[in-house]
Amino acid sequence: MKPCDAPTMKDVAREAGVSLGTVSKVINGIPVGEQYRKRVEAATEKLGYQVNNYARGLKTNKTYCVALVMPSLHHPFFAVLVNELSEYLMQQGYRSLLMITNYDSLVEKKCFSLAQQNKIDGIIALTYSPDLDVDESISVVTIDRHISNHPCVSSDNFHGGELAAEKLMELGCKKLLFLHIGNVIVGEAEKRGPGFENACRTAGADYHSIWLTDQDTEAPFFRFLEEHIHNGKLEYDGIFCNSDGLGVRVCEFLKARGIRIPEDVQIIGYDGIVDYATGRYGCSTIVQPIAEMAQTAVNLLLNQQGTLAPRNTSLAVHYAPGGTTRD
Amino acid sequence: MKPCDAPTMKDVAREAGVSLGTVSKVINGIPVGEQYRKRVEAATEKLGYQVNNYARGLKTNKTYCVALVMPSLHHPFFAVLVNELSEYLMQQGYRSLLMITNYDSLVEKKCFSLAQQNKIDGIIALTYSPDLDVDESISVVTIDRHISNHPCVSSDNFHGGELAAEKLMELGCKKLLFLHIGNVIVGEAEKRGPGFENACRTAGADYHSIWLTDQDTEAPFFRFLEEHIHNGKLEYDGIFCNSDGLGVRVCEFLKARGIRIPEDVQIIGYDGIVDYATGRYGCSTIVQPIAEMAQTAVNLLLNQQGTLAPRNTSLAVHYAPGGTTRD
DNA sequence: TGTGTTATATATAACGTTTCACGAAGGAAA
DNA sequence: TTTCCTTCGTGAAACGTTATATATAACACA
Repeated sequence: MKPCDAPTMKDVAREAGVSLGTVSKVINGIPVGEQYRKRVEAATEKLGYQVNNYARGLKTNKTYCVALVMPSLHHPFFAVLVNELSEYLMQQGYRSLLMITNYDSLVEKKCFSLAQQNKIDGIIALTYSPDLDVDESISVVTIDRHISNHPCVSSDNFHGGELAAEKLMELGCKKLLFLHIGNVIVGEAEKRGPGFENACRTAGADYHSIWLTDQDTEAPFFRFLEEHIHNGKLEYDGIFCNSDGLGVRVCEFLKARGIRIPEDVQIIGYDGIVDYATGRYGCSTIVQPIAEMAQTAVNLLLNQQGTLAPRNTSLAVHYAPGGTTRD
Repeated sequence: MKPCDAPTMKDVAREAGVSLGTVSKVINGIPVGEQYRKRVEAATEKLGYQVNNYARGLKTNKTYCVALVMPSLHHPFFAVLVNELSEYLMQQGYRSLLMITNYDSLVEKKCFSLAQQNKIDGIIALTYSPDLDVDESISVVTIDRHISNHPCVSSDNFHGGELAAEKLMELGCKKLLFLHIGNVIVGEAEKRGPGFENACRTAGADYHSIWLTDQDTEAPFFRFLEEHIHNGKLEYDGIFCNSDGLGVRVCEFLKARGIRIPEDVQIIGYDGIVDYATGRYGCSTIVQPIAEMAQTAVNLLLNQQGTLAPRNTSLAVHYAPGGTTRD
């Protein structure tokens, strides 16, 4: 690290032969006499002056900085989410402080405390701690999970589940299976299952659900599938997985056992993850509007005054075929 | 956004009945009389005091903040890189300011200026502007590309190319093909080709190279391949692609034309991108040590005093089979 | 007991901004 | 002219820290 002493407003003021207050006004776009403004602008240009955001933040208590607390960027959903959040924040004149928690409760808590210490203007978080509790003096918007009474943004998981069931039935599936592996904490994403089951019941369809938490491995899924293959045919002909990753793995598992996808079994996942290499979905899927979720979260955070924000905002999802269904 | 007035050092001092300086010492771990320290700690705890990093940064001119300037997080290489950078920085007590440039020169320049305005302690950047020029008063470490005289971290691209060629030959390939599509700017990654060609020449092997820039589409590659398929057989039996993504696409293209991978043609990519769903490589590949690159970049940045840092640091790569070669 | 020497807490001056009260300058109305 | 407004630049105080100089207490030694 090198020392880095930039010119200050005082230098600009001296150079331009005006007072500090005048320079401040010019910098902040407050109207000021023509000849003064010109002199200040010239001096600013000449010295290469740049505002010191630390001094400004100290004085105004406004830092134009938002902390993004995320579990990991190894998963494309999080990576794209952070990408969209950061880009949109920048467009709105905000900076983003990235904090990776690695799914660790302790780190999550540390991040929240660190964020406050940095006097950020707000936090957008996707967390895994069951007991995270952040008082309302600080602005927080969460994604997919609830923390205290802070507003939460998610896709319409319940309807996403319904959509998957309806689509499978529409495509001719008679015996449906729902596979869920996820957070021990019940968040918005855990409504996919109820949505799916609801649609099945409404239609009077034959279905079965298996729920696992991320404490478990996925082995029970595959054991179940194995047990329900008779004479090279799976007993179920439509499967809804609560993530695209799981969808792809289930697909691979069945193919390896000679079951044809989508001829024998149709599979729908959830998320809408696009493969970086092929540009395609890994499986047919319910697509979450990631960019829209990011923008909604940012807007909610930035316009949050008092306690007007709704505790929950869920955005429309849509179905997209990805080769594992017969459409 | 809500107002957020936290307790200040003055409050702690009053509560503890000591002076400001004493509180400062306790906060910064400077030895202080036992009973004083206890009183201050009690007061800190009671009021829930947290240091204001903006005030501290203003005074010390040290912000413990590093800007990460990256093109996008849609590509897993960048996403994982940012993940590792951010985690390691946090471990070292630094925060990371994420800036997404979307491969746009203008945005890249804006990010550099913004970063300085935020008085960050340094910048880690992966950029695409040909004319980016950052004076040396600010600490910068780049990845894969050179900016002015700032140190650059990359994987050993030249040797990676050699490795790919050697591996293909070792696996019995007689007629090799190298496909490159990349940056118009010549960065470290552009040494993969020369490495590959060098190994081919050394071994006296038959090879052909095609170079495209990212101004082009990949169409010429596929046209070339098409033209060299005769009677369902490709004229080449070993292909090195300068990225895993390209490797996967070439693989798909050939398979669609009835050519068997790896029986008829063997393919090696570059990067070592692990698919999030399967946990496997998309193709056989030269693996870049992303975590190590991240840590090296951070260490270089944080220990940068004067101009000791080497202009280039390249880290060892290794080959990993991924199903598109006969090993 | 007085002096010199540490040790350690306090008071104060920065750091680079913004903001606000003040006053000077320039018109307009009488 | 004089008076009163209005406009607009100036100077100083403040934001929450750290760092430096100063003051105070404590102790040892002659």
